[in-house]
Amino acid sequence: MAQQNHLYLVDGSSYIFRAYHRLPPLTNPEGTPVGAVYGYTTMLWKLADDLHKADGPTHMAVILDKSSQSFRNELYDQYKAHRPEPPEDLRPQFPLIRDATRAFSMPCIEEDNVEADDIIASYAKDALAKGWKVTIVSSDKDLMQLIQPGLDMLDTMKNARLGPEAVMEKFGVTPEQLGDVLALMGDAVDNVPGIRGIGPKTASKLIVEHGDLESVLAAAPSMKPSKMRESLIEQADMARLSKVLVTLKDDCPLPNELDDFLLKDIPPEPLAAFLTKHGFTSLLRKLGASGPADAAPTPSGAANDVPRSDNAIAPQPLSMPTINVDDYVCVQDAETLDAWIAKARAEGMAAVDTETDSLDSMQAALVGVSLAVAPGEACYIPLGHGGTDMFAEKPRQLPFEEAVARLKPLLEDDAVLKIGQNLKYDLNVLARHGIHVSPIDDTMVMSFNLDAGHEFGTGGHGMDALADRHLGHTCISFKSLTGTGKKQIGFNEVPLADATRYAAEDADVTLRLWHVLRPRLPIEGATRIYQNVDRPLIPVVAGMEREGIKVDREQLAALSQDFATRMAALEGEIHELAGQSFSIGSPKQLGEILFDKLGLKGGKKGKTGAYSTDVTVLEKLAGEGSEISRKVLDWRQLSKLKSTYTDALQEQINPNTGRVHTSYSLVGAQTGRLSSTEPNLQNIPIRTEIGRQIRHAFVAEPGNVILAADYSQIELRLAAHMADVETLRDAFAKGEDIHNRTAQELFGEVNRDTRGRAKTINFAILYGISRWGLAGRLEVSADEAQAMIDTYFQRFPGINRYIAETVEKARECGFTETLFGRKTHFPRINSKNQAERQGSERAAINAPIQGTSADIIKRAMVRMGPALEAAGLAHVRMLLQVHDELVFELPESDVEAASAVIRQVMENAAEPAVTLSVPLGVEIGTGPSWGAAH
DNA sequence: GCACTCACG
DNA sequence: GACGTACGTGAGTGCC
Repeated sequence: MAQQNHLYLVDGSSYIFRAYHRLPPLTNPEGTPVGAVYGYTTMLWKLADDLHKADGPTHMAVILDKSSQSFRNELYDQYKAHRPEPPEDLRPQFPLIRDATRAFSMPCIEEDNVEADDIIASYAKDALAKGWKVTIVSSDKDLMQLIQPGLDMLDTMKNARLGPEAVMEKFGVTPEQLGDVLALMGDAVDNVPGIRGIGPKTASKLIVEHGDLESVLAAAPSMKPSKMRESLIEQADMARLSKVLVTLKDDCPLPNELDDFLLKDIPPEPLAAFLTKHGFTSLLRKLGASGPADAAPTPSGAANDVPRSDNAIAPQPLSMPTINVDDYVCVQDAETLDAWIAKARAEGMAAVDTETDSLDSMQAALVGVSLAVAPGEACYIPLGHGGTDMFAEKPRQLPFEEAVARLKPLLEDDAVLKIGQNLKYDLNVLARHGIHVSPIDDTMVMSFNLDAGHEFGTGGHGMDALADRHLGHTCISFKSLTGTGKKQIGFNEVPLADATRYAAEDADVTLRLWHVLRPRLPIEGATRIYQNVDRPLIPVVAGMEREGIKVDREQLAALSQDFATRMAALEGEIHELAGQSFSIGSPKQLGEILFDKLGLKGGKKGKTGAYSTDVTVLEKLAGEGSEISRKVLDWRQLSKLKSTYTDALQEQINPNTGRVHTSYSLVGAQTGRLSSTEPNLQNIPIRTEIGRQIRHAFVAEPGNVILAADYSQIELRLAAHMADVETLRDAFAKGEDIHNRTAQELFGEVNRDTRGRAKTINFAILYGISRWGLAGRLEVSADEAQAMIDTYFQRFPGINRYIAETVEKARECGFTETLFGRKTHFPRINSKNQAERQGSERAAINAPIQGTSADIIKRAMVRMGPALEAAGLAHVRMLLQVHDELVFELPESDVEAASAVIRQVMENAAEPAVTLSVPLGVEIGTGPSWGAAH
C-alpha cells in the first residue's frame, strides 16, 4: 500500500522576516550577515528530517515572493504601499535563501506578478483535488484561511501544528469565516484598509454574531447608533475591497507539476558546500554524521554500490558507478542488439549518440550508434567501419539496413525517452535514414537553460566541458583516435575497440549528465523554458536545417564577377593615390599609408599600437575630402560581399539537395537567441542596395514563392511593456511610427534629423545607455547626450525604474530573467573592475528584452507546424529564422491562407503564458526571392 | 590563434 | 583622474 502523498509548501519569505528578528546577527566567513539564513537552513533541515516518518512530507517546495506587484495593486493602488524597506543587514540574505533551498536540492518557486500566498493556495488546491495531504509551513494569518480537512499549517518556530481549532482560538471563527474577519479589521502592514476603528476583537464579534461580512454590512443600519455603525455604513465598500485583497487567489498558472516536488534523499555534496561557505559548522558536523533524511546517496533509479566518501564535498554524485571505458560492449550481432533494445525499453529511457564521418549533419555518413541504458551500461553498434577501401576486409558488424530497421522502433517509441547531447545533430543524421526520433531530452540545451552566461572556461555547454564540470571526468578526445591535420583519418577507420570506448563513453556520459541536470530544472526554475520552449524547438529547428533554401548559383557567380571587376579598378586607383602598391586588406599597411605616408590626421589605438582604420574613421576622413578613404570604403564593401557571400555561398550548396543548409546553434547566444553557422544565414546583407542584391539570389522553387514575416519593432514594444511606459504603449496601440513619436516627445518636432536621433536613442536605451556612447553616436558632447537621456527618462517614465530594477536584480541574484523565465547569468556584475562591471550591467539591461523577443519567436516556431497543418497547409515550409523574422517557401496558391495563419501564430505567440500590454505587429511580404519578399 | 573589420537583428 | 565607451552574433583576412 503506497503511502499517501503529503505536500509541504514552505512560505519562505515570511519565514525569513521572523527568523531575522529572532536570531542573533551572525555573519559568514566573508562577512555577509547570515543570521536569518541560518534560521531558515535549520528549519529546512528539520522538515527534511521528517521524510520517511509517518505523516512526514513526500513532496516539498519553497515558495518565495518575487515581486510585491500583483493583481491587488491594480485593485487598490495603496496595497502594500507603506511597507518599510527591509533592514540593511537583511537584504543581502534574500538571495541566500535561494542558495539554501538549492543546497537541499529542493524546488524554489517564484513568479512575477503573483504573491507567494496565491501560489501556495493554488498548489494546495491542486494537491487536495488529487487527494493529497497538504501542510503549509508558515504562521501567516492570511494563509490560515486555507485550513480545512486534509490541510493544516506548521509553525516551525513554535513547533506547532495549526488546525481549525487554532483559528478558533485566535480569531473565534472558523477558517471559512476568517477572510471576513480580516476584511473588517484590515492590515496595517499590507495597508489593507478594513474599517477604521474595528480591530480583531470587534471584527470577530461581528462575524460571529452575523455570520459573514455581507450580513454585517446589511445589518449595520439597524445597529444602535455609534461610531462603529457610522463607520460600517460609510466604509462598506472599503470592507468589500479589503475582502478581495485578503482572499487568496487559488487559480494561478503554476510553473511546475506537483510531481516535480517529489522529495528525494538529499545529495550531501551541494549541502555540504553551502554549509561550509557560510560557516554553519555545527550543521556540517551533523551532515557528516547522518544528514537530513539520512542524506542517503541514492537518487532513484541509479545503481548504488559505492561507499560514502568521508570527504563531504565529493567531486562526483555518489550514486553513479565510476566510469570505466573497458566495460562497454561492442554490438556485432542481432541478438545482442535486441537485448540492448529490450533493456532500453525496460528502463524507459536511453542515451543515444551517433558517430559519423563529418560535422555537417546534412552530409555525414552514419558510421555507428551508441546507446547507454544506465550509468556505466553502454554499448556501441558499428555500422560503417572498415574505411573506404572496397577490397579490404571489414570488421564484423551488423548489416547497415538491418541494424537501422531494428533501432527504428526503439528510437520512435513514445514510451522511451531518448537522451542526447546536442541531439539536433543526431536527429538530422537519423532523419536522413527515415528515423524520426521522439520523445527527446537534450543535456546541452538543459545546461544552457540552467547556466547561460556562467563562465566555465572553454567549451561552454559542450560535452567534454560538461563531463569535466559535473562528473569530474575527462572524456576520451576525438583527436586521440583520428589524429589531426593531414594524417587525420575518418571515424570509420578507427579500430572497433577504440571506437567502442569512445562512442559508448559519449552515451554513458550523456546519460549521467542527464541524471545531474534533469533534477536541477525544477529546483532552479528552468522547467518552464526548457519544457515549453527550447526542448520542443529542437525538432523544429532540425527540420528547418534539413529543408535548406535554394540559392541561384549563376546569379551569385555573376555578382562575384561584377564585384571582382570593380575591385580591380578601385585597387588601381587606390595604389595610384597612395603612390605605391600595398595590400588594401591589411589594416596595418593601410593605416601606415594613410597616416604616416599621406599625413592624414587620426590616432593610434589600443594594445597593438596599430592605427584604427574602421568604417567610422574612414567615413570621417572621406567626409573631410580624402578621396583615397572613400575608395577604400567602397573596396572594402565589395571585398566583404564577395568573399563572405557571393563566393562563399556557392561553395555551401549541398550537392545532394542543391540547397544551402545552415546549422543553427540552440545555445550560441547568452540571451536565448539562435545563432547560425556554416553558412551564417542571419547576416545576409540588406542595408545597402549593393548588398541587397545577394538576397535576390535566395529563391523559391518553380511554382513557389518566398514569404518573409517580420515582427515590427518587437524589442521596443517589449521594452514598453516591461518598463510599463504609457506613452510608448499608447503609440504602439495607435500604430504610430515609434521613432517619430520619440522625436516629438524629445525634440518637439519631427523631421529627418530628429527622427534619426530619436531612433539612435531608442536603440541606446535597449542596449543600456551611457552618455559617452550616445555622445559618440550622435556626435554631440557628453553633456548634451546626458541632457537627452534625462529628457528621455522624464518623457518616458518607467524606463529609468526598469533599468535600475534590472541591474539591481542582476547584482543580487547574479542573473536576469525573461518574461518566460529564461535566465541569463552575469558573473561579473559585481566585479571591482569598472569596465567589466559596467559592461555586465549594460548586457543585463538588454538581456531580458532581447531574450523575451527570442522566447516569443521560438514559441511561434514551435506552434507554426501544427497550425499550418491544421489549416491544411502542409506544403508551407519554414526555412529560416533571423531573430525577428521567419522565412517560408510555399506554393503560390497558398500565399493568402498561409499569411493569415503565420500572422495569427506570430502575433499571439506570447499567449497564454504572458499577456502583453502592447500588440505585436507582424509585416509579411512575398516574392520570387528573399530580396523580393521584403 | 588573435586582432581587426564588417555583415545582420 | 583615468578608464573606455551601446546589446547580441559569425566569418574572412592578415599576421605572428
